[in-house]
Amino acid sequence: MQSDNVRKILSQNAWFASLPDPLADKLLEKSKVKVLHDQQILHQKNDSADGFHCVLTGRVRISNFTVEGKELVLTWIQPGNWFGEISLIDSQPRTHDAHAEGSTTILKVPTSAFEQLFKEHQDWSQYIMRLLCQRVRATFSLIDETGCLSLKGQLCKRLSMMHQGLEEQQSKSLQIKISQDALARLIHSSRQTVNKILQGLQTDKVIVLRYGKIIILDRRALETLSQI
Amino acid sequence: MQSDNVRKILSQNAWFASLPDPLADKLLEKSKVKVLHDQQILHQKNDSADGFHCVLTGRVRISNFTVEGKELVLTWIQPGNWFGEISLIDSQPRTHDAHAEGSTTILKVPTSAFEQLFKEHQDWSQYIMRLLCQRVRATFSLIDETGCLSLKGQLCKRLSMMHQGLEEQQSKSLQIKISQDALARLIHSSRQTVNKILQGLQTDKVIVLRYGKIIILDRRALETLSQI
DNA sequence: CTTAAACTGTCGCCAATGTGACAATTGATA
DNA sequence: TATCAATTGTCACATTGGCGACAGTTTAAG
Repeated sequence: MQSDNVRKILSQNAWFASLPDPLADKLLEKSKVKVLHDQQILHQKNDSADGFHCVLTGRVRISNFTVEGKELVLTWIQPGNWFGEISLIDSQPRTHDAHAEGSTTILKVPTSAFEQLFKEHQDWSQYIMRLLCQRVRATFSLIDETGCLSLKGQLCKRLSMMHQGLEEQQSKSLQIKISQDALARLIHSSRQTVNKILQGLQTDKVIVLRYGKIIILDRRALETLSQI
Repeated sequence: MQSDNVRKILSQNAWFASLPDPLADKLLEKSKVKVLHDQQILHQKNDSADGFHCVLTGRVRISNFTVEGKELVLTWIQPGNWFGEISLIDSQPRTHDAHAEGSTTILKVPTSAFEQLFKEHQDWSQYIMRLLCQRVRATFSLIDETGCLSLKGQLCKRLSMMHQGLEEQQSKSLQIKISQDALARLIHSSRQTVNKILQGLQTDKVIVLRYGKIIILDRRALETLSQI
């Protein structure tokens, strides 16, 4: 992948864009582009940390498995977003599995380079703290959602968020590529229940259902429904 | 409260204990002890940050309300534990309500003193990053629990954790002071369901139920049941 | 074009759980 | 001691949502 192209993707992310140029340059200096095939495992829960990552193309699924072997998806990481800093900072194992979805490219900053930044750039820790705060807040709001919202509310919230993610990437199409089965794993529900809710949303002309994807018609309605 | 006494409580917390002495001294230098009466509000969701806090005696309930006015408890903060750093770092509003439970004393480090530490002690940010990582991991495991465990499993996990918390404080009694109603708000369930589960645990001689409190008989059993 | 795999739409059954109701018990306090 | 609020124990009822089943549809690969 072209270096210019990489920069373009990275700069669409608010956190990366906030980094001073010298810091951004240093972060990328030792980084490498890595290509992952569909369903390739980047790391698994309890692995030791091996780097700080950013999705460039495709997406990465962050998930865990229950004792019964059911996969629960925490989130999907879209291009431009960084992840994996926790294990690097506290030297503890990974908290989740990370799988590539579709043909995916990531940027990998090795552990040594990541640690070097703390020594060479005094303000690096400030930016890492910001990233950690984002992580905590995102996780808190996830807990709020699962506790406060109905399944319909959770589903609308997630669709709305994914739609927003697409807009930020300036993708022309407003369709979300995801199966109903995957959506069910995201909100800890069943495919059948998700289907019933989606049917209702389609009837209300909020979305249109297609094979393996969902087209958003009315984002505002989704946001309103995200409070139920 | 005696300064010696405060130090004793603080040093039982692993994070605080890891701070180098000069840093710990500086942190406490501008701090003030504050007494809160039962149910007093320390701060509410969306308030702007006013300090970094540590519970000394009593406990602080961290919670949010649903649109219907139902309270969902994220956690109770026990003596020795610090909280409230997120808003100080990212200058965003509070994520939750914080209420005192019973007569409670807290230590309050003012915002200015907290920010001063970053300037005067280069390694302060390192310890704050550790604290943030703890927060993220604790929140992730909360999500795992609610997603992977049955209500009985969640309840056993929580009881086990609270029991552990009491042991760390070297409290002699192994009874947890909490109403079944409060437990229900903790695991997003109803009082009646919680009662039924607790009755079952009592029959199995894992716990004993008393008015407003629960006595743990078999911690091991609780931990085993925490995986269901 | 053929075929297989993945995905969707839909039904019925059933277990889990929320809710209202009400009596009994306990603890704090005047 | 008397009183009252908080807490617990228990029931019946309604609702939600998980799950198996199966047919139909779409896509991709040969």
